Amino acid sequence: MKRITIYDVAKEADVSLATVSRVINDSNVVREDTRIRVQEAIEKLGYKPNAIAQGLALSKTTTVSIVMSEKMFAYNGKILNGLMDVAKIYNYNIMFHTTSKGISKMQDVIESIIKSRVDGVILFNDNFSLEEMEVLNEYQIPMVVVGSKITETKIGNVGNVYINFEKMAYDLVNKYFERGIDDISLVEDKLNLSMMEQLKAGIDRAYAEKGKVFNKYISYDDNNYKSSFNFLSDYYKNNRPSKLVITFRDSQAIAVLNACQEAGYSLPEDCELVCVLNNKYLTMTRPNVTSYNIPEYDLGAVAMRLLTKMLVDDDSVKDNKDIEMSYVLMSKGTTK
Amino acid sequence: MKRITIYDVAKEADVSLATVSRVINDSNVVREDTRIRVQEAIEKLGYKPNAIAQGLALSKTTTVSIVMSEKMFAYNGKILNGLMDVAKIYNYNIMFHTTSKGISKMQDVIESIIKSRVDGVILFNDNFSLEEMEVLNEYQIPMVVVGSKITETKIGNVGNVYINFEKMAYDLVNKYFERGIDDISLVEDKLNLSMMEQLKAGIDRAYAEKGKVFNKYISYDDNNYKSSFNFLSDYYKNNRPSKLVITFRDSQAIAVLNACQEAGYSLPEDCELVCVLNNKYLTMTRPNVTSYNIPEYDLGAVAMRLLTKMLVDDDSVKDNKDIEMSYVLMSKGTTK
DNA sequence: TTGTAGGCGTTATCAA
DNA sequence: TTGATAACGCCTACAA
Repeated sequence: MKRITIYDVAKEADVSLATVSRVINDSNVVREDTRIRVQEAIEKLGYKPNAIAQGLALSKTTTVSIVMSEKMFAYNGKILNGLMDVAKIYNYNIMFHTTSKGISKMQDVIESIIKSRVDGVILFNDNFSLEEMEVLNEYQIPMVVVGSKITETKIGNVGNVYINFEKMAYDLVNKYFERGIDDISLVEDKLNLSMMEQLKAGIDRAYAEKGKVFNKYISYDDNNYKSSFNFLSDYYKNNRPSKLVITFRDSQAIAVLNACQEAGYSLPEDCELVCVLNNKYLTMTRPNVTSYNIPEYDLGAVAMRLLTKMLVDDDSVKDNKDIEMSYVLMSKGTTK
Repeated sequence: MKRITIYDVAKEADVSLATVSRVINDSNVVREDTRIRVQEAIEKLGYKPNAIAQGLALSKTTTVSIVMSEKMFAYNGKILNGLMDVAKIYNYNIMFHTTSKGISKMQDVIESIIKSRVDGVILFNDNFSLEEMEVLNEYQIPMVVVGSKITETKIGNVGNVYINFEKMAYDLVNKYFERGIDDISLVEDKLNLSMMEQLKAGIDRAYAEKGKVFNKYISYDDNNYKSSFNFLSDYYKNNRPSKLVITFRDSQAIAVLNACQEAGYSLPEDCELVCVLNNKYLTMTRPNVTSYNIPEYDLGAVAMRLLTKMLVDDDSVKDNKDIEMSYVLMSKGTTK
């Protein structure tokens, strides 16, 4: 079965291909009865415009790339939902790229992005280097980084939709200072090192302002639940938990919870626990884990919206490509 | 900055564009010194072949579409990893489509898949109808369905990589029959209705063979953890739990666990619990929840591998497009 | 309002 | 071994 092209439709409707093109693209210069004739021909033949040919002709693919690390799938689901929904609304297709240690390096991904001639790119934090952004920039591909704040850069067409983790940590620590508590520890998450850095910076700043120094950054090898639990389980047999423990991901929070309880401490009496990233699993524990309500879906939605604006070169975003999203601390069972 | 084309490279290397095309595509008819000259020109200009133009010329995009429902994203992470890794190995790009109730219906997704001229499609179960597969088939787009077994169909180019949930349930129930236990209930998962159907079919068959009838299919509105827990919490206040409860997803298993314990029952003594889908959260509960070790990554990897074979029309898969994957029951704390 | 023709960047077929 | 040249399917001036 031969693939139907615009020529076939033109012949069927007895018009030129230009006219068919016009009705496809909703040009308003075409007379009503010929439009109908063309529409009928399209129906009859089951014609679908070839997006590839359109892309070539227009030098525009209406496609944007999303690149994220394989390991982060499970955690970025909501953000992705936001990205996808908004992309759909603006009729963009999505090319999806993942990076993983062995099989696909960021460098290859960039290569295929450039070849694909996508109109724009969404990057997740902790997944790329400045160098790679510069390459994309050389090829004039607009991009927006979603997640945390990127460090100052002179690269041109870059947007950033983020949570201010530095401030988040700073404020949280100060709240505990006010209650007279300064025995605080932060559990490292190796999957989100740039976020960790920002959290730590916020804590450091808060401590520094009180003339103190923060030194309970808990770091250990590997980073799944099991290794976290094993490490912490040991740890809390020899060290009593801090008055406040801050973790980034759910599995770490649950590891702290289980390890503490196993070591005979009870939450929140002996130890309060705050997890940065919120998800449903934190409501399945007992007690439920206090966490931040981060607008993940909106992070994605806003990022994609920003990108679409950048793609039409909307002047309204010219100097407004940094968007900080808000969040709310949700007190649950592991804090007083 | 003008985009570099094959012409620019040809001029720079002082050859014709045909020759450039040859070195790009590793044709072995080009003399070594001119190949080097061309390579240098490519380097110097930073030329990257335009995949869109290639797609047009070859009527082949080296791109496959993956379509899954937004809600299932979190659960299909591993499968997606498998899909992405293998796609990467065979140099396929991925177009990613999600379906959701409001914003993007399957019908629109199909439409954009056809327009995109992707070479093949991966479909997840419980996300499409036979009708939509027929449309893809009309446009001669090979597809493979991953997840559970699809019902018999005469549609041509369709592969299927699946878990045999019917058999899984049948075997499990029989195992309990052998222990003299026939008080079994199955908790419905509205997100995976076709899987539920198959599980139920397996249970029904086992019961029928014993001349009994299965009637503890627990169904309730909505399907997040909270609604599950609330429903079950009530339920177990008025009904004692079955000797064996089977759930599909983690959050339902945890809901059963928490609800039972809250109602004063203890697992596995009063009630055994088996969750079909395994994930890390089932090892964070106490006791850990018994579940099946399903080769999710392999499901994805095998599915994508099958699709790539179908795309080159490999005769080796002509009559071998149904692949059943195995699984293992992992006894943990909620079974004896 | 409609049609003609050139261009988008490659690949592939033929000649040379 | 290399170079013209015609597709690939569509869009868009420009002309009619």
